[in-house]
Amino acid sequence: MTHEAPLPSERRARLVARVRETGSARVTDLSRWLGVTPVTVRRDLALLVADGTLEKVHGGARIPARDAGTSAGGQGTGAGRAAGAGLGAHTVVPTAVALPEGSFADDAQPTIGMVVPSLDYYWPEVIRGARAAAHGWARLILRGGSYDVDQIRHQLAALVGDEGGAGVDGLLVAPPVEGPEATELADWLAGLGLPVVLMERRLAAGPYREPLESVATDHALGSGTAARHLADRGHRRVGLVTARTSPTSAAVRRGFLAVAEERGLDVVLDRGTVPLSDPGWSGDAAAVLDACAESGATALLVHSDREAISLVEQAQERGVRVPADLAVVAYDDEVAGLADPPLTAVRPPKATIGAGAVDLLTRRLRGGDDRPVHRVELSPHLLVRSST
Amino acid sequence: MTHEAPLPSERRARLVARVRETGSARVTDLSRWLGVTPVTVRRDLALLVADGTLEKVHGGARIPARDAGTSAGGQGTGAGRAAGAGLGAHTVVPTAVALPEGSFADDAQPTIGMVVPSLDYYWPEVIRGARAAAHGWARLILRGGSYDVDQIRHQLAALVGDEGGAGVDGLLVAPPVEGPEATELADWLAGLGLPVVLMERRLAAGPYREPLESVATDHALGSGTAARHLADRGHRRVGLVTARTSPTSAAVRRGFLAVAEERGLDVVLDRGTVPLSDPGWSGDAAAVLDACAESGATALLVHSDREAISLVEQAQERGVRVPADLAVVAYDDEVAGLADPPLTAVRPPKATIGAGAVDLLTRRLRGGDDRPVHRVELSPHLLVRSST
DNA sequence: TCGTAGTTGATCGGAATTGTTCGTCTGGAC
DNA sequence: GTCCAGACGAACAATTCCGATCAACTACGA
Repeated sequence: MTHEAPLPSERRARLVARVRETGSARVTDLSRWLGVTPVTVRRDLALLVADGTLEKVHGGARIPARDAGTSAGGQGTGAGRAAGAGLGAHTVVPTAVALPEGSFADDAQPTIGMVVPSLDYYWPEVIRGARAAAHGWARLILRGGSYDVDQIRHQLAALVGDEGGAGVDGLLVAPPVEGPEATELADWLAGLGLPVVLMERRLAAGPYREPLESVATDHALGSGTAARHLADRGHRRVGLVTARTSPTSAAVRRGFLAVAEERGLDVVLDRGTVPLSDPGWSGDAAAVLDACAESGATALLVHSDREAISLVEQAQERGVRVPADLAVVAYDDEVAGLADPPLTAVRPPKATIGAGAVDLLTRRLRGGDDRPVHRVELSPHLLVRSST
Repeated sequence: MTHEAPLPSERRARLVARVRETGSARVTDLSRWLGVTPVTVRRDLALLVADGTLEKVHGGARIPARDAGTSAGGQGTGAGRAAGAGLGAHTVVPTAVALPEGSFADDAQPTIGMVVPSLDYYWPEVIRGARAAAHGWARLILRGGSYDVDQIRHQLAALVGDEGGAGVDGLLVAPPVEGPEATELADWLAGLGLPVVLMERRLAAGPYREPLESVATDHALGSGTAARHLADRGHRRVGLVTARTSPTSAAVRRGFLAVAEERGLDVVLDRGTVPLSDPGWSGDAAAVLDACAESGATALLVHSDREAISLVEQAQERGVRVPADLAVVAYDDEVAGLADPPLTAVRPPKATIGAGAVDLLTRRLRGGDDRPVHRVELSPHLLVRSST
């Protein structure tokens, strides 16, 4: 984490982004999140309210309702209005109809179990989105941090609570998709009798291979957009570097190669690497750069922005200028914007993945079994920065 | 860190959403669900009643009876909102004239334009779903009844109101997808600057071929399920009858053929027909039955249940027993259940298509432009009746 | 080194919100 | 018609939030 205090303008931007994420946020949460006192948050809010970016309510702020009337805006929740002592007399409904008993029986908010493969990379933002969406609608219990099938299964079983466990009402899962154990796990999930929503995964289960409910990014679309971007910039010889262990790299490759063919690009390099954390990374990176020099590639799509940053560093040490000699697009946007130069990156809508999964699950919890299986596909976004 | 209580205004918005979902809700249920005491819920309700957003009854609250149905005031939006803004601030309105004050509830309802190719077939149920979902959230204006590109474009232009038209805030469309005009129409839609959601269609637009937002049935999945069903019943020689003019028949064919190959079925008949309304239908039907007899097909998937019913009738007149001699699965389920025998049918989730499209559109209208493009895929459902 | 402008934090009185307790009232069962 | 569980409303208490004022800190330039 960064200990240095960000610039006020930066802080305000983050504040707005945070509020936008959920539509509203409380002052206390914002202050804790930003690491400043509530007073400062309120001052920021006052500024943002003044220029119309936000709207203040007691306890926090919210996105202003989209309205055209400029004069009407502002005068908020009238303080005195609520004290309508004389109001009660008028609001009595003359024909007092009572509601039927037990029109719907709902207990407290449902509990949702969430299992993700990593708590360090990619998923924190998904979790944030899920938490924001669940906020006030459901309780979220998180387990995670493993790519191991057995451990995931163990975590799921604990959440489901076969024998006096947590007893969640539904599950959000990002299970492995490769191999026979993955199929078995999918069948197990489908047979639980609980609503399940997959995140960033697509799986079918059961004898009829019916798809499970899911929310996932169209990674092929994202990498294809990156390829189009490179083609538009005039690159003809391009390369592709993907993380060998990532379940999404297949889609990234597919989209990139498809568009490359469509646009007549020469893919002179197509290589899988170990992740940055692996000791073998620097060797892989060097090999990639060697291959670039040899093949005359002028642009790369690098899966995972951390690897992209490292690659750019090593390239610069070799005297390869970015983007003049080698353009780089990062796939994923965790830290790409902080590199030097800031990297053009494809940003998957991670927070929306989490929020959408919670949304799907709560609707299913409420909506019953007539509801058809929903699969939601989200488009990633290309952020053009200085590395292309 | 206590319970992360949501903002009061947020809580009230959820309360309204909750009441809207079922039309009414009880105070005790709401209080349990929101995790606050009943008195707080009552205070919230009092505020909302003062706004005219809700109506109070003994035991709970409900949506006030809507005044002035959607049909009457096509574009009363602007005028009504302006008047309301000036009025609501200090004047207590005793009777529930819906004048939301722009605090948290959705203020002026957006207007949604909806254009469907047919008002007789398939789409009425989609429209029903859309209308139900829009109820209380948005005004729905419907145009439809044509498969002609120029006329559709004309209808869209009228809704968008280039020159003083209806001026809708967003569009739900089921445009044609074949041919150069279709591409042009897609580009035009994407360039409108209005949120657009496709129904039962998938299209990409713009130089980067970015997909538009859509809600669509996975017809290939449905026909594949039908094929699995037939295979499970022991059929080995099967046939496929699709409507030649339907934009969905391609997907139906694809799914059926894929599963047929996977399961080792012989597709001994694969034929497109004219629709039932066409004078050439009876000839097509006879030809299909001839081909069945000749090829030894024991089961058929017939696209559109009306055609399936007619085909079953003609088969029975020939002495072919259904399902003993010939099993029939209808693709689509408008009237399949009313046939004799009731037909096994694949039912696309039509109402959910409409509801999902409205949902996506209203969320985009509220959510802004940061929201990534959503594409929703729905699974159809196989209803096993007596024809297989 | 000093002064100035801008920003952040601390403190406190007042206001808003929520929960609790109590007595009253409604709607439906008998 | 009578009765009762549950809903309603009012008053009070506890908590939290807001806004204003003052103090402390940093950045920048003379």
